[in-house]
Amino acid sequence: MKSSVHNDMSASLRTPYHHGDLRAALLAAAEAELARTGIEGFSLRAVAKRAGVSHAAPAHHFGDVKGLLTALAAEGFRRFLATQKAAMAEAPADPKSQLQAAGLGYVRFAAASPALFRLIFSSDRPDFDNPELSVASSDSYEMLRQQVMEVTGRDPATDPEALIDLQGTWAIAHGLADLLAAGRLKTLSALPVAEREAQILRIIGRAL
Amino acid sequence: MKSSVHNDMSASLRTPYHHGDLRAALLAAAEAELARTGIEGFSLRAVAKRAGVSHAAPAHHFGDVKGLLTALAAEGFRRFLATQKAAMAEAPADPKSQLQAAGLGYVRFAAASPALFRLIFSSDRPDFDNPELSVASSDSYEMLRQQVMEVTGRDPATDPEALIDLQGTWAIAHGLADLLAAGRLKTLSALPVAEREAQILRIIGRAL
DNA sequence: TTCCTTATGTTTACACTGTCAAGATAGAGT
DNA sequence: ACTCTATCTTGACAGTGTAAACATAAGGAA
Repeated sequence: MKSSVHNDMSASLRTPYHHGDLRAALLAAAEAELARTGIEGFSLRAVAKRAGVSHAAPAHHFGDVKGLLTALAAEGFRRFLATQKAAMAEAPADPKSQLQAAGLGYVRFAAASPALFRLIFSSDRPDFDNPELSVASSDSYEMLRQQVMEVTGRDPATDPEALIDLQGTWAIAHGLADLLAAGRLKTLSALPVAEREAQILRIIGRAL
Repeated sequence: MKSSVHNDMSASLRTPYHHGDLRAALLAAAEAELARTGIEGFSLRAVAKRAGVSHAAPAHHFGDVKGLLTALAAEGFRRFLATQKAAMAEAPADPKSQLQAAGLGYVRFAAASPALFRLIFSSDRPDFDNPELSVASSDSYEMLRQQVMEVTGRDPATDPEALIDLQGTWAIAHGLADLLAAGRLKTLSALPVAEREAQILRIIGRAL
């Protein structure tokens, strides 16, 4: 439930003492700062400055910087999953094509938002025991498990052979994604979009 | 102005003003600190303290923290390559087995030294334009290229099909390594060494 | 309304960080 | 013996995250 944002009678003149929806504004500012500086140059004070509030304001909404990055990581995971589903919607309906498309979405997300990708996969600053983040993370894994189950007809949770299938497809998609985010595949990232994605699909297809 | 109180009667007990081989000691201390705190908690002053020198001493050998991490990354890359070659020495001599063994070494290194692995592959703090680091990095890529060439009979540098082979094998090894370093494959990392490595080889084998 | 309680932001302070400049010390040549 | 240079320390500075005290506004109860 959203607290009714008072009214904006004099809001146009001066910046009001109370922001209205600072939590969302801070998350947006944090994402922008993350994209600008990367996870290793991330600064809480810079986020506050970008949002136009004092440097201590974020503490009331997120506790500390870990809390802010945890919330951002949860949002990142949800968007990560959405990107995969968007790619799946473009692909044929058969399980194998769907799994390949999910991999393409995986890589797309990493290429489009490398800093956010690193935050959710290669950083220990978020608190991955946090319920919201944990759920968002598990949702992604769960979709992968479902997809592998539909392709192989076995459940990776119980069948060791299917688990290897899962880890193999995960590894190749994640490897491509991480190497692209790190800028280590220049011969691939330099290609025009259509050719690049065709090549990504071919690489992913090898492991299936 | 301080009166110089040069008192060497306790010279044997006290640490000498000049270290002797501080550069190497700082690199060792940096690696230990990196393993302790991770790249995101890395502190230059903590490194200096661990080496028993003042906080400004590292500047004379590495310039700034980026210089220290660059030198450490170069050393990391050389050790990374050495780990791969050690794994290859245990394996059969045929090209395919050798390539698989190199992948196993790739993953072994990431599991044994996750922080160092992240420094060389998922950090932008080292200066990858630095000649020493650039050479160490290229050496690793070059061995991969050679191996793929021996397996496929084509040069990835000129043949697009072989390039896909290279990127596919790289991606699956790197994906496994990075996911293990991030602790996302607990069902795999929880296994005893022999079974774990057997499974890793099977996963890598899928992509060949 | 009026008063009180709570939530939301600001200010100030502190310990810690990386970097710089200036001084202290030792080793290496000449 | 003497200077020159590399090495190391000390002190200072701006920037960081966090905590405490304070200021302001919103919501509820009388």
